[in-house]
This record gives sequence, structure tokens and C-alpha cells, in this order.
Amino acid sequence: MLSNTCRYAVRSIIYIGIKSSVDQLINVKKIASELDVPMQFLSKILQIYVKAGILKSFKGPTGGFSLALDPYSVSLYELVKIIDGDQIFETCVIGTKPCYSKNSNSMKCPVHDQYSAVRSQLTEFFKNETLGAIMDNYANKTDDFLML
Amino acid sequence: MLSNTCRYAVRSIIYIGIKSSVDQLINVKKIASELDVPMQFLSKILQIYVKAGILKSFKGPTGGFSLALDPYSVSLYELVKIIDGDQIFETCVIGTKPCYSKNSNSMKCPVHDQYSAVRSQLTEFFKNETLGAIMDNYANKTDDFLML
DNA sequence: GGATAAAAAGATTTTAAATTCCGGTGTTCT
DNA sequence: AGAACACCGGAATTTAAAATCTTTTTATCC
Repeated sequence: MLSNTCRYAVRSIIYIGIKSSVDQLINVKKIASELDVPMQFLSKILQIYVKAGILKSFKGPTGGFSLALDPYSVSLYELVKIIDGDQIFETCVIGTKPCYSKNSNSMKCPVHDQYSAVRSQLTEFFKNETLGAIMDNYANKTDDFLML
Repeated sequence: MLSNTCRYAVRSIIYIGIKSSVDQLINVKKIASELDVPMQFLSKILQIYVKAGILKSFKGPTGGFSLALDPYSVSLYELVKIIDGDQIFETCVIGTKPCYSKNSNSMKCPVHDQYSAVRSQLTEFFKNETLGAIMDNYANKTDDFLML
């Protein structure tokens, strides 16, 4: 469904959202060990989000990462799209090409009509689920009760 | 979503379902050129389905493949599971582990509750969509109107 | 039986994703 | 200033998926 890279990425952003704040940054070493993700690799991934403006980064001792935006304005959709692109939101399950056209004159994959309902629900889920909402979800629960 | 291999596989099975019959087998060369899939690679994939009992194969001239079962008894779910496994039906979007447990005492991924509805709809789609239904769908339409 | 056609199977290569290595740059602290 | 720390960025390596090569087996037709 999502690439390895992308799942690491989203989990890390959530972790940063929960654990960091303006005065409390969190560094790659910590994230990597907590989420059990190879550190150097994670570093690369976070760089992508920094460039995309999702994260802010600070160098030196006391350095680390924090969210750059209001978490309620960041959807899973955006986070995924930055890493994996929008293929899963645009293409049919079996097809390789877009095949989501409104005009019925173009090519359709064999399960286009049946799958499009599923795909739009999937897309809606990703678009509606914000980082903020996920973070709130954690407030009620104990830490080790959840999988990150 | 699905692996390259798996999409080739499903498309080929559909093609075989439509084009072949008991007295009219269809060979890899034909399928590969029609669906634009590397022939030798496709050959390997079809072997998996033969072993799984989904396809029947015959060697020699006039040889080729045909369905081994009633197409209405074969779901997309089975076809996908044989190639890609059941990961997409069992795991949460962000997590790596199952996390679909009924008892709320075990670990849950951050979006478990919200995603599970989407996942079950996805799973239902794959389970309900049979090869037979897809084949019927073709009966009404012209060939080059669809994407295979 | 020999030529031909097609699947089966094992080994190998190619490609892309995942991961690591390493030198560089900016920051903080003493 | 200088040491330590943490992010940055390019290159190289590893791993797994995708694709190809080659040989073998089986069946058909003349």
C-alpha cells in the first residue's frame, strides 16, 4: 500500500508532533531509536519534509526537528503524496494508467466502476485525517498502548 | 497498492477468462503481447497460478492456459493473496504489524480505529469481486474500450 | 521417429528501493 | 577559539523486486 519509506515518514511526523514543541526539539537519533527505523535513512526522509515546509530543523547541540505548521492543517494525504506520490489516489487497482477520467470515452480498467467508490473512500480518509486529530487521539491513551 | 507482478497476474487471468475456453487455449506469447507484459516474466507468474490450481496448463503445440475453476467462484481477493499475500487486508496503513485484533488490549497503530472502516471496505471489494462478474462486464462493451 | 511448439524450471542479470558511509556546514557551549 | 553536536548532501552499498537467459520436459503433427 504505502512504501516502507512513507510509513517511516508518517510515523516520525506523528512522533515529532506529539513529543516536540517550540522549546523542546527532538532529534533523529531519538526518533530512530524510539520508532526502530535506521537513523541515517530516517535523516534523509526528514530532510524531504523540511524542504517541503512540513518540518523545521535546527542544527547544533539542542538542535532537532519540530513541526513547521499547525498540525490540524496537515493531512495524511499531503504527507503521503510528498513521499509516494498520488498513484494510489489516482489509479485503478489493476491498471497502470490513471483511468479516473470523468468522460467515459477514455480507457477504463476492468474494475474501474466498482473500485472507484473504494478509492474515493480511501482518498477521503487520507484527506480528512489530520496530524492534529491523530495527536489528540494520543492524549487520551497511555503511550505503550499504541504502535509507533 | 498491488505489486507490479500482481497487477500483471490479475490482468492476465482476466484475459484468459475472456479469451480462452475448453477447446480454445491461449498461450503466454499471445497474452504477453496483448497485455504488454514481458513474456518470460509472465510465464513465471502463470506457473504460480497453475500450482495454486487457478489455471490449467497444457504443453506442446496447441498448448496454453485456461481457467481451472468456475470464474464465479474465484475472487480478486484470492488472486491477490496468492501473489502479494494478505498484508493490505490485515495491516494498518501506517503500521507494519497486523494490529487488527478484536481485543483492545493489544497494540494499535495511530489510525487504527479510523482506518479499519476503509480497510474492511477495501477487503469486501476484493472478496466480492469475482472473475466471472468482471468477465460479464466485458460482454457488453467493445474490446479496445477497456484497459487490460 | 523427427521437427516443432509450448510450458516448466533453474540460473542469472537488471533495476529500483532501501540503507549505509562519509565528509561538510551551521550552532551551542565553555 | 575550539570541541561537541546535530542536521545536510552526495556517493556508494545492500537488498529485493522485476526481468531475462538457457535448458529441460511434454505434447502435437507430419
